[in-house]
This record gives sequence, structure tokens and C-alpha cells, in this order.
Amino acid sequence: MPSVRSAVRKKMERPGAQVASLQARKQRLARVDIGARAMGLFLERGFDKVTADDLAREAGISRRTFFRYFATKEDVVTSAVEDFGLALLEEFRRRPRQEPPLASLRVAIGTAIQQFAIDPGQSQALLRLIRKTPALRSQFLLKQDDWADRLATAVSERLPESACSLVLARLTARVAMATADAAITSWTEGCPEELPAVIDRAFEALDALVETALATGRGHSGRGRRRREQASGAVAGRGRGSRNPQQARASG
Amino acid sequence: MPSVRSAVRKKMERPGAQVASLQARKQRLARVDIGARAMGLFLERGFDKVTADDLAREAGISRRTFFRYFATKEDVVTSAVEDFGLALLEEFRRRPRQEPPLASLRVAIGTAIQQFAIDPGQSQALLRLIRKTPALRSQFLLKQDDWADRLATAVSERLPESACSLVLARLTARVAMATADAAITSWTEGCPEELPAVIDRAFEALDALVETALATGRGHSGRGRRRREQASGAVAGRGRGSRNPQQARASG
DNA sequence: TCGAAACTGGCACTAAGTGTCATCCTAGCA
DNA sequence: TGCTAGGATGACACTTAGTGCCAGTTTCGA
Repeated sequence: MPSVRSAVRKKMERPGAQVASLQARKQRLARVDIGARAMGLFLERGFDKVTADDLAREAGISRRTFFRYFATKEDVVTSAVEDFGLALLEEFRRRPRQEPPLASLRVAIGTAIQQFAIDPGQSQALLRLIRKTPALRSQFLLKQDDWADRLATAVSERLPESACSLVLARLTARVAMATADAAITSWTEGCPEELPAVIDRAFEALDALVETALATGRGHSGRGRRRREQASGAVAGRGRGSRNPQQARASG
Repeated sequence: MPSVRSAVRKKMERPGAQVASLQARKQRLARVDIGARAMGLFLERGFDKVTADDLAREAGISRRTFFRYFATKEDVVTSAVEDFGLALLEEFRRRPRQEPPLASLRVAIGTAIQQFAIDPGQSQALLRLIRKTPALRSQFLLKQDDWADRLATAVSERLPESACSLVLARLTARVAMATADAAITSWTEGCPEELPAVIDRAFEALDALVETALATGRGHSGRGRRRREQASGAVAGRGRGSRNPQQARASG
């Protein structure tokens, strides 16, 4: 895993140039072309069965040059979903500050998700490829994690400063991402509904989930709630009593 | 990334032998020893600055043999947290079926977390190492994801069969994991409280988060709730109207 | 004590990246 | 039009993670 982004990409991202210089545009084109051909091979043979040499050959460039366009093989695939995270963050920031963060996130996700609607078939194929390839999945999760972190920061800026505001923000971001992920997963696995509907369903399920949790076995008040001893007590009791924490298996 | 677990590990896990045979125990010991020495080096120099050759030398074995004990360099670190996932699943299954899944998960997490209490300093060091090393973090996330999947399956077994039960189960599992993760992260980053307390706080934050979301801008009823048009409508409106989905940047 | 099974190390091999350098292409300028 | 500086490219060598294979050694059970 390379530590820095390829020189080429750094070039292409140069924010200064108003009208991207000719060669910058050519480079962007080249990147898109290389990426598309690579995706073709991945989809056809499976990610692990395609070597960097194959990719280079397919694109008519040297292996060295390939790695100037993409930092890693995985990068070809994961950078294709990069936009989603960017859009998500952007849309969230666009929402009114007084809106509850989770509500903002719901809207932002709904908007960002539209990328996948441009070419649903291709999006599903991409997500399926990621899902079934551990090397890709791990990189994808890493990316999601970064998005969640950045979202958490954005959320915390809305919250009143307090000891647990960061935990709360982090939690909010992750719960939203988890919801989106559960929905996207369902969609990827062939759920016939349209993605926005699935997302909506997932958020409604989140409501239901929490309502159930709140309604059953717990009090449901804003602040000074008690009656949680039932659960919390069980944690401590069980642990200290019936079970030996030392039985640390060698984890085989 | 190797596709199969090393032969050695397969051996060690043999479920048949009542009293693990002598060599099985020796092997376990060897693995623990190799792992401990490796962790020492990782903590000292950083994961990326230690080669497999270093690890082998440190343990007095050949590189080849090292890879018979650990499938990858990452495996040394991530297998150290493997037990958490195992315990989590086990504890969840132990909970009464009629308990709301999220409540069960809360308890299960509280119990599983006790592993980290055995040696908090070391646990924190381990988690920090994972957190700051992308290669480790991605593998760790992969593992978490697997746990979430397995938990989701376990949760769905409790739910009444229905169209969205899998989504709901997946969501439940992920929300619980997200909560645990937010708490563990806070703890790792030097929060002075004890881990169980942080976990508890995180779950209370989850309550608060959802209560807020439910209370504001949304109806709050069990089934036929409406007044969600505000949010849902915004999704569609915003997307189709004010913004052009085509503006797909070349993503850098 | 013997023999099969398992453990080990050595070696060669594949494959992902990376540093370096010579070459080439091209935009911009005189 | 011709020149040149700077970026893009390819070739090559190098490091490192893993893996397959084989031959030598250890170990366990009969």
C-alpha cells in the first residue's frame, strides 16, 4: 500500500488552473480510460485473477505508468465510489444547522445515493465486486470509515460543546452510515426496489428498531431515566459472576 | 493476502482431541510467543517498519515458518482481537430470545468488552496501533464487518419472518457495533473513564440520539406514522431539482 | 523401537509497489 | 519555424509479502 498518491493524480487535482490545461484534461481522460478497461477485466475475471501487468497491457501502457495513475490495484475500484463520500459530506453541510443531525444525514444520503441511479446495473456490479473481494472490501470499509470520521466532525460542529459531544457525533455518523450500508447491501443483493425506496425503508426500520428498544425493557424519558438497571446490572453481574474473564483462548 | 489459514492454525483448532495433544499445546505456546515478540516490535517501531524477516529473526524461526503460524503480518495483530467477536456472538446467543435484540446486544457487548479490562494498557496500545496503521485498520474493519454479518444472522433468527427482517437485523447489528466502536474509540483515545462506563454512555447517547430524531421533525408512532414527507420529499426534490446528478467529477 | 505424520528451513517463484534515470513529447516562446 | 524546459513515459532494478515444493528432522502412537 503506497503512502502517497501518485504524482499524476496530484497533478490532476491541482486546484489553481481555471480551465484545466490541455494535458491535465488529457490525463483525466487517460485515467478514466485506464480505469474503465481495468474494471472490465476485474468484472470479467475477478479482481484477484488480474495482475497489474494485465492492466497495463490492456491499457497499452507500462506497469510503472499504471501505478502513476492509480496508487494501487484496489484504487481503481474504490476511487469509483469516492464521489459518494464527497457528495455525502457536501450535502450534509448544505443542510440547515438547526435540523437534527440524523435527519440531515438521512437527506444527504438520499441525495448522494443518486450517483448510483445514473447506471444502476453498473453500480450494482461494482458493489458486488467489492463485496465478494476481501481485498476490495477492506479498502472500501476503510474509506467508509474515513467518511464517517469526517461526518462526525461536521456533526460535532453543530452540537453544543460538551464532554460527550464527540461520542454522540461519532455515533450519529456511524449509525447513519450503518443504515445506508444496510440498505445498499440489500439493494446490491438484488432487492427489486429502487435504491431510494430501500434507503427510506432502512431509515424507517431504524425508527422501528429504536422505538422497540425504547419501548421494551427500558424507560423512555428525556433525561433522568432509570429502570435501566435491568440491562446495565446484567452486564456487571454476568461478567463478574458466572464467567471467568481469564479463559482467554489462544484464539486458535 | 493468503486465501487459506495456515496449516498450523488448522491443526491447533482441531476440535476432537479432548486434552490437546502435547504438540498442539506446544504449538499454541509457540504461536503466543511469536505473536508477543512480533507485537513488541510493532509497538516499538511501527507496523510498517517491521518486515516479516525481522519477525522471524526475532522469534528465532525462518520466515517460511512464521507464515505457517500467521497467515499475514496483519494477522498477528488482528487475531488478538478475534476473541472479542467470538465472545460477542456467544453472549448474544446466550440472551433470552424474547429480549429486544438491541438490548441483548448491549449486554453482550458489555460482557465481551471485559477482555480489554484484563490489561487495559496493553489493549489500548493495541487498539491505537490498529487505529494509526491503515493496513491494520482495514483488516480490523473487515473483521468487524464479518462479526456484524454473523450477528445479523443471529438477530434475524429471533425476528418474525418478513420481507424486511434481514434489513432490520443487519441494521440492528450494525448500529450496535457502531455504538461499541464509537465507545471503544473514545476510550482508546485516552478517555479517562473505564470502558464499561464509556460503553454505557454511548448506548445512552444512542437513546438520546434517536429520541431527538424521533421527537424533532418526525412523527412518533408505532406504525402508520406520517409527517415524514418533510424529509423524504426533500430527498427527491433536492435531487431531481436543484442539482445535476451528471456532474460526476473524475474523482481526482 | 519403528514408521507415518507433522514440523521445519531453504529455495525459488509470483506479484505489488517504488526509486531512478534516460528518453520522449509537447506547450510555450523567440 | 525551431528551441527548450518540464512533465510524461518506459525500462530496469530492487524490496517485500506470500506461496509451492522438497528434503531433512522431530514426534507421536502402535
